[in-house]
Amino acid sequence: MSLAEITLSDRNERGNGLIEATLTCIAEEGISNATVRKIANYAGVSNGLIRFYFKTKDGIIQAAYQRFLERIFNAAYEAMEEREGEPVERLRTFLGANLSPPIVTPEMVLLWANFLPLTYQDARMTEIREQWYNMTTRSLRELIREALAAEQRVVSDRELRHLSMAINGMIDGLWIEGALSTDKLVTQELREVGLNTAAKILGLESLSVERS
Amino acid sequence: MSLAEITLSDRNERGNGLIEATLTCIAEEGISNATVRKIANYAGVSNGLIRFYFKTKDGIIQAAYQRFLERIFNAAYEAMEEREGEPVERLRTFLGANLSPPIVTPEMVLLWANFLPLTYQDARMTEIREQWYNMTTRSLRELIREALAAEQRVVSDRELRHLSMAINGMIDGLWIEGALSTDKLVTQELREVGLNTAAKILGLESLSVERS
DNA sequence: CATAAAACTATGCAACTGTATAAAACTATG
DNA sequence: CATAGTTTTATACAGTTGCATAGTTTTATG
Repeated sequence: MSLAEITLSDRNERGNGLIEATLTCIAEEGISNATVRKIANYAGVSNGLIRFYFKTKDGIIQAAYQRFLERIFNAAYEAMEEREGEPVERLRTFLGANLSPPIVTPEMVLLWANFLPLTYQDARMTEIREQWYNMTTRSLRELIREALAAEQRVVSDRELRHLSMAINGMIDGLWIEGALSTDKLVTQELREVGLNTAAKILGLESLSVERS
Repeated sequence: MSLAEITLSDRNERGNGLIEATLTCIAEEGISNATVRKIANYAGVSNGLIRFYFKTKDGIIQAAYQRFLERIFNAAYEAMEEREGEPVERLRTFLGANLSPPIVTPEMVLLWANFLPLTYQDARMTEIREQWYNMTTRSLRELIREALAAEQRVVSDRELRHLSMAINGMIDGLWIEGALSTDKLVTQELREVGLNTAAKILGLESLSVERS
């Protein structure tokens, strides 16, 4: 490892810490209370240091948003990729991951809600949201197409788009409902309801979960 | 009309204006930028006047949140109530209203996202959210129960809860997806996708929409 | 019209905001 | 060890924040 890499690594480590501190601060205190001084406190450094790693406050917020969306997407995508060659299993894994921790937690939904309004005020934030939204949508559509094809079903582009919209919407809705609900039944049965409903929407009996 | 009522009405009118100004300000500039001075500007009054109608800034934010949730619920509920005695039609109307303007607009979703984090920091905001969430959930569950009963189908409490969760989640998810999407196809086909999917979930062919 | 209450404005204050900058501490290298 | 570069702190600044308060205008009533 060259020296240049070491300092780069140190630099990234501190930068990472600041980004994580930003996410924690926003989740716990809300974006309105996430000031540079509070973020610095969470990271255990003086407030001036933030400017050494990020040019502006907007900069660190954007970096934190990117990290947040990346983490959600990867959690589902990596779980899915482990299943090779079994289209229905891949879809089931992808949906299941989106309906379980660490994606389904109050912290995640809070972060999502705190960031969302910024994507209407800051062009860079809009770009970041659209980038990851497109990746998720495309992945889901492809998974559905392949799962249906595995059962010898071919659907039109229009129908595929509608199915994808419905499933995507239901996943997002259950994600929010589950994370916000104080009712433990809701969070426990979330995965079951989501998979069974997806099975009904797609007409894929093989996707659904047996009752316990 | 007695004088007491006139002054009360005037007072409410100004209070209304301030609440509306708060909602507009939050939707356009985000909760972080919704200061008492900006809100006063939107309402066309001096900043000091807000304190005459609301004890604290939290107070006017809470009042605005209440108004916001009330408006969403009423838009769907009143549309539904017009259909008497036809359970499936009532359900269809309720779902359709939740998938159309004025509920499905970027402004509404933005307001929702801006308020949500506050319900984790302010106990009163939590109460307000839970109050309206319970009303919506109960209404939807009852509508589903009656629509199924009209087709001679009786479901267990557990099954009804699951169906309600799934439909509610899908509606919320499509609501967000539709309002945030810049793709016009999405917003146009939202209602159709939502109703057809609800039909699939409930197994109620009579709920679905014919293709145009 | 007089006058008291209600509605509204103007201004001030301490605390806090993002940012700039200079000084300090630390680290690697000759 | 010296010294140049990097990382970190401390402090200062102008602008903004929620809130308080005193004063002004408007409105209702005898």
